Amino acid sequence: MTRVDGRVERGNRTRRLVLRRTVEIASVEGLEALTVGRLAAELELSKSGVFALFGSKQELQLATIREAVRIYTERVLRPAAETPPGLGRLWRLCELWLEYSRSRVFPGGCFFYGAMAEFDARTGPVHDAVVRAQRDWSAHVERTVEEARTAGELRAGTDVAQLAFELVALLETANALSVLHDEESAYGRARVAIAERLRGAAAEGVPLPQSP
Amino acid sequence: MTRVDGRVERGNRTRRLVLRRTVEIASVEGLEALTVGRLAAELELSKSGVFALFGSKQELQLATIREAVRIYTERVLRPAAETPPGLGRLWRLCELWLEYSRSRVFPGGCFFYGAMAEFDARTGPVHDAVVRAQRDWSAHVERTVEEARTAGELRAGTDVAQLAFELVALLETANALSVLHDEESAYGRARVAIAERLRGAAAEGVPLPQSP
DNA sequence: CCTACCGATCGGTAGG
DNA sequence: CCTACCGATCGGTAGG
Repeated sequence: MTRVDGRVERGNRTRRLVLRRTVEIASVEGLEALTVGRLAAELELSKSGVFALFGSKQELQLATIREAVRIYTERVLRPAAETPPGLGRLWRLCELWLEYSRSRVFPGGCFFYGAMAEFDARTGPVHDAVVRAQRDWSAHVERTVEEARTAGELRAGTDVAQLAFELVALLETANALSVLHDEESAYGRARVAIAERLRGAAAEGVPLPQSP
Repeated sequence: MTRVDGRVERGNRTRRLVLRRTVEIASVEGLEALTVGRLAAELELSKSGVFALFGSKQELQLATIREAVRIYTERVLRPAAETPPGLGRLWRLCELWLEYSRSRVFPGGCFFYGAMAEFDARTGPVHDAVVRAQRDWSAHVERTVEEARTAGELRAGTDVAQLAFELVALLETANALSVLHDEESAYGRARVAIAERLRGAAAEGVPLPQSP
């Protein structure tokens, strides 16, 4: 059925090559800055060659978002899952996130911060994909908070969604200010605020795993 | 000296007309989406007419940022200055900010959220103008916190910059999530978190002016 | 010599 | 993946 002539494999390799570059460009200049002509020139391919791999500019943007989700999952969500559920995992998740932003896994900082701001007030499939990515991330944080509550490590009256909102706000803003002003002090502020907030929400006798 | 032939006045009026539209477009689609041809078409002017008013696309972007700063100052900073310095003014500043975002003074939400994300990782005069606007806003929040501390309404050991960072994070994220998901619950979360944070930082016996 | 525009067009590039 | 093109639009400027 499938002719093994190397063309499909070569296409997949080129596709990965293109996506490695598009997540970088999009994190710095936005998803609208992804143009087929520019990618072709930079990667020494033809415009129509790049175009054929994705079919449209919108598909290129959607594939770039999927690639960013993949990288983000591998760098933040997967390692945090190695820590047992509870306050320790929640704290680890926040630390991994700050390290993901600070180490510039994407050269323009958190990929989704830029994508959210770029497409938040528009409509269409790209907007929807960005909304889904943010919703999944918020839901993941809420689930991690809920695990800690179920494990008895948070006060009984803890508002899970409220705590998750505050953690996301501190993380996201650390990234935003750090990239904008090209300095790292915002990460320290976020870390201090998160530790303080978790300390306040922790049940009696539950210490934070690694206080800063 | 100045010939009163109405042409200068007409130019100023057209300039204000253009800027009223550019802050709207930029808040939804970004500062790069400002094109002379599009503005000319929408406002039924000639391209060269629009062009002559600003001299270059970059000047159009810079003028748009200045106009947004003017509107922001009028809507948020100026009304807050009517409340006497202290915790009351700080709380009022946060409330005015949330109302500025929620009422969509700019149709795409806070103008500077989008501009920051768009130009944070680039270089040049537009980047610099955005950095300056954010720095001015952070400095204003810090000054307002410092006033409250000086007035004896905050605990002596309060870290002014840390508190300002946390307030900015909660405000900014309320705007971001509200615009992205087109719903208002994030404003309530920010309000709850800010009230709680200010309650924790308040000196003994100092009540919050309007608890939610 | 100034301004605020006009219709037309410059060299290049966009998505397809 | 290629060359060869399209309709349109980009930022910017010409003379009047």
